[in-house]
Formats: sequence, structure tokens, C-alpha cells
Amino acid sequence: MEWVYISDLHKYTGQKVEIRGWLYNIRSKGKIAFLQLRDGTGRVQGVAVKGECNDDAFLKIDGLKMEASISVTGDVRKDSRAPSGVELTINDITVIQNPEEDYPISKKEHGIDFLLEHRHLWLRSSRTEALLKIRNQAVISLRNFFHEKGFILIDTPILTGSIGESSSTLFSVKYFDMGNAYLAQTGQLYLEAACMAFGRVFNLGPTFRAEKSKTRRHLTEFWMLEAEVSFLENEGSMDLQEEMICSLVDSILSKNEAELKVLGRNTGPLKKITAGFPRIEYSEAVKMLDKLGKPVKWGNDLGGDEETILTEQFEKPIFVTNYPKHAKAFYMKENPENPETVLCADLLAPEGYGEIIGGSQREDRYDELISRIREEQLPESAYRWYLDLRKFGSVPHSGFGLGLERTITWITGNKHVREAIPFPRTISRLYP
RNA sequence: UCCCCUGUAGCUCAGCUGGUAGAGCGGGUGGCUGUUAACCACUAGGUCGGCAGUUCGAGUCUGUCCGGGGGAGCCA
Repeated sequence: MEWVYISDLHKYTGQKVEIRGWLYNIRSKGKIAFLQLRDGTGRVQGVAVKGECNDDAFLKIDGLKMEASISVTGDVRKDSRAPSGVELTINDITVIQNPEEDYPISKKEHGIDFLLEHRHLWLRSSRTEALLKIRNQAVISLRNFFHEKGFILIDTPILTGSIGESSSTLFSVKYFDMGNAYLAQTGQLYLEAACMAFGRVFNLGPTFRAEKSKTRRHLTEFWMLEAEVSFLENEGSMDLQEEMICSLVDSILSKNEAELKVLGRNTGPLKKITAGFPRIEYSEAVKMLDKLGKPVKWGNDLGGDEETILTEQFEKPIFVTNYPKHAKAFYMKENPENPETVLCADLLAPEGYGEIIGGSQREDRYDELISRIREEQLPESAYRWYLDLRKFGSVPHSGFGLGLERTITWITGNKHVREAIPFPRTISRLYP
């Protein structure tokens, strides 16, 4: 008997096969029982009819608990009543392990605390499966995008000295007899070093922020895709980001139709994500917000509410550029046309999802950079190597970081970033 | 750190101006040959987050502590 995956079942209609998987629901009508099976590749209904199915097997069905692991043999059959188009007429059932306890996750709704406490089991649900399969595709798509363009993957360290964006809080760990090391909150500075060696580089890895943020947009551990390109100015960086986002959305739309359907995502807005994202200067955005009845004092950063109002004016993601210098990180290059601002761009996703990318042209002049480091009272010695990059063949360069979970949350139309990562880490959760 | 919401059965929740607890799902038993979160009948299951207070009487009001959620700040 050939063991096949559920996703391949349609190739075996009219044949007898074996399926190995888990029982996620049973509906029994006495002399006929419907077994809902999943194996990670898909879901299918097995139909066991008394008399047609092996008698011993039919008797076993009654004792099966939710999420029992079983192997089932039967005939693959086309059936218009089945959501996937095929069903399995069951001949025999082998029980691999039948739970003694009731499965904690029921078919009805659960609260988020309960679900997160059972994340190790929640992974099995169809929603989580869809979300994480989209995440998988997103990572493949992003990596392909950069590889096809000739970017070099540079994995940046996770254990670092005290370096990064000073404003955020760092997680610290004891590092032998060298005092504290910190979990990276960005790989950017290392990518800047790498782009002076390789020209165009990127990374994709975990980053850590010990911010006490409790919102639908924050995790303490999240994955970020960062890219850094030498001889690229801010405008060119936005071109690159735009192309990347369009390619990403395209790939999800074409490869994950089934998953988007499971999630109930209206794909209409996603289909409008094509090149030509509006680029709005910060000062212009402040004027727009004034007209829209949400005045912001020039110089203040834009908050979540402001971002939402701005994005609602457009169907595509928008870049908000050239923020006031003091609202942004020390490494951003001063805008030669207005020294009060820096050459940067945040990409705000539509439909109220807000910031998914933060990017900028980097300060490439030694004197300017060191004075910014001193202004911010950063530990100068930790930045010695970073300053070296401005001493030995400094060139204009730009880069950006894309929040993977935020991007997936937007594309899937989900409400919270914590479902876009297999095991979310939040301010109040380290288990499972 | 601050603001708002919340904690009642295994789960999701209801419980009005205070009068000592209820539903659906899940569990158990029985029924059903096409179910799609199946359905029908019966059934078991609770120190109402902890502590203190007001009151004849507290799930309900007050204080406090603890847990959880959302948001601000900060950021992707």
C-alpha cells in the first residue's frame, strides 16, 4: 500500500492508498462516520461506512479522541461535496497513538491567553497553518528577490556589544568575563561594514527589543529583513523597497491563494499594490494632517493614529520621508536641502497597518557622524569600528529594515503580529 | 512608567438598581447512512483571581495585590 500525502491525493483517484496523520474532528452518524484528517500538507475527509469498512476498524472509531494519530487506508474518490474535491472511503484504520486526555483546543472560540498558552498545539489549527505557510512563502520570496538581484547574504551577529539604536532597550546576557553582551536589535551597522566589502548585502534574522510595548504591532523577538547598498541614495533605496514589496505581494497572491482564503483575506486591496508608491515629505504630511483635522506640531514624530489617517488617504503603501533630525537615529544622513531633517523614509502599509519598513541614507562623513554620536552621548569606544568605515573609502550608502511579522500581518489581513510567528515572545510570555 | 478594559464550569461568555449561580461548546450515556464548528435527548461539572472592608446579606459595591488584554511612549 502506497503512503501518500493529502496534498497529492487528487493524483490517486480510483486507487487504494494509505494516509498518515491526525484526526482533527469526527462526525459520526451511527452507521456512517466522517473522519477529518490532516497531515501537514492538507486536510481531507475520510468516510467510514459500517459494512464497507473493516469491522474492527469501524468499532475503533468510537474510542478515538481528537488529535489521535492514525494511519488510514482507503479508496480515493472524487466527490463534489468535499471542499477539496476528494474524499477517502476508509477500509482500515491503524491507531498510532490515541490520547487519554481531551484535546484542550476545542472547535469553538478561545481567548488569546489560552491559545498562546497552548501555542504548541494551536499550531495545528487551520488558521495558524495558513498564516505560517504564508510566512514560509514570504521568506522564500524575499530571499529569491535579493539573490536574483545579486545581493550577498551576510548573517550579522546576534550577540553584540553595546551598539545599535540607542533609544530602544537591549536584552543583556552575561558574556564570560567580558561583562555584558546584548542581543542584537538590528544588524544594520554590520551590514554597513559588509556593503563596503560586497556592494549589495542583506540579512534575515531575529532581532530583540526589550521595549515594554504591549500592542498588536510589537514582539520582543521578531524577524527583520535588512538590506544595505553602497553608492545608493535615499531615492534609490525607496525604488528598491517598492520593487521588493510588489514582488513579495505578487508571490503571495499567486502561491498562497488557498491560505488567503482560509484566512478570509479580501485580496482586492492587495491586487492594487503596484509600483508607484506615493512619497510624501514629513513636512508635507504635517500639512496634510492639519487639513485632515489631526494637527501635529512640526518636529514631533508621527504616532500610530497619524499614520493610520495618512495611509487611509491612499490605496498603496506610502513613504513618509525626511523626518526631523532629532526624531530619528544618529546614523541618518543630514538632508543637504534642510539640515533640520534627515534623508530617511518609513514605509507605511495601507488599511491602517502602519510602519513596515524603516530606512535611510546613512551619514557617510566621519566628522558629522562622530559629532552625532557625541550629541546622543553614545559610548564612543563601541562605535570605533563603525567610524572606521567612514575613514577608509567612505561612500554614500542606504539601507532599510523590513519587519517580517508586521508585513505578514498586513498581507494576511490579520490583526496582531503575534500570530505571524510560530512561537511569539511578548512582554508577558516566554512559554511555550 | 502611564491610561483604559478585563478575571464566573475544561473553553467562550451571560448574570440588570446587592437577595448565596446560568447558557453554548467540550466531557459522559443513548440515538441517527452524507455530516461540513453536524444534529437530537438525558447527564455530570463552580471556595465567582487572592486578601481585606461596607452590609442582615457581596459574583454584584469599596480598597488593595496578582494575572490577562488594548493603547500611549518607543519602534519593525
